Amino acid sequence: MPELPEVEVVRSGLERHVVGRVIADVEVFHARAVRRHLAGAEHFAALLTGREIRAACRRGKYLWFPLDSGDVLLAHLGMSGQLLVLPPSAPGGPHLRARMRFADEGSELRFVDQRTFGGLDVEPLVPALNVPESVRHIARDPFDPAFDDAAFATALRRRRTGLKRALLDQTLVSGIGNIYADEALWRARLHWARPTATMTRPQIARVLAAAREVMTGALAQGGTSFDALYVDVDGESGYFDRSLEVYGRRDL
DNA sequence: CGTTCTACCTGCATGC
DNA sequence: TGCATGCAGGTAGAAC
Repeated sequence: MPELPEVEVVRSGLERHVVGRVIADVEVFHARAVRRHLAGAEHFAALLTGREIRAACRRGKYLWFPLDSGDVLLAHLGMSGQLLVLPPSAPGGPHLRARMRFADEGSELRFVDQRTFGGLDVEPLVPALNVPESVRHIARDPFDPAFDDAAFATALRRRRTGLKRALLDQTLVSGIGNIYADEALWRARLHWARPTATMTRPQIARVLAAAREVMTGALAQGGTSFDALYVDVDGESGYFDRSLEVYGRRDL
């Protein structure tokens, strides 16, 4: 499942492959893929057609691509979404949800999503915050230079919930999903149900460091993949699953 | 307000 | 074999 490292691999791949290109044509094959775009698929396509992609940005598991119109193309991969850059001649599988061709007639961008929890939309940036409307409520991730460790510790201790639940709460810290939460807890030797209010500052620092470590390791290896649901923009799976210590193991 | 629960969806694994 | 059921996961929005 795409968590921060996987999404970052996709972001950097798209930064290399689609930034600076002009969208010539957009096709939406499944309405659910643009359900966040309330004005509908045709409007979605109209806002993209003729626009140049200016950058590739990410916060947590959200991706967005600022356009020369001032809007952004927003993408969330959900559980099984992929953004693939492929030759126009490449065959499309049963889960192809949307496709964008470019004016240069080179490779095209495809959104493929088996379980349809992912989605795309076009929306404005919130001027003061410089993030899209849909990302307003998402906390900074642990690799964001502006992530505030001390403020995170304070906020975590104020919560009345279990540690793993808090790590998964994207409004507290973003980018961590089920897999990296389990790995971080294991490496920090902290129990998933530990009440956050009783966490000491050193323990919080430990679990945060563990999360950064495991995600840094995953990033270095191109992301985690278990079943080919996650692949980067060239269609290559990551190999980080060989390094996971606890996720998916019931015998611990 | 903070926290927890549920729907959303598909493919695979399991049970009968 | 075939069918039914259960599970997995991230998020938004409902419910508490």
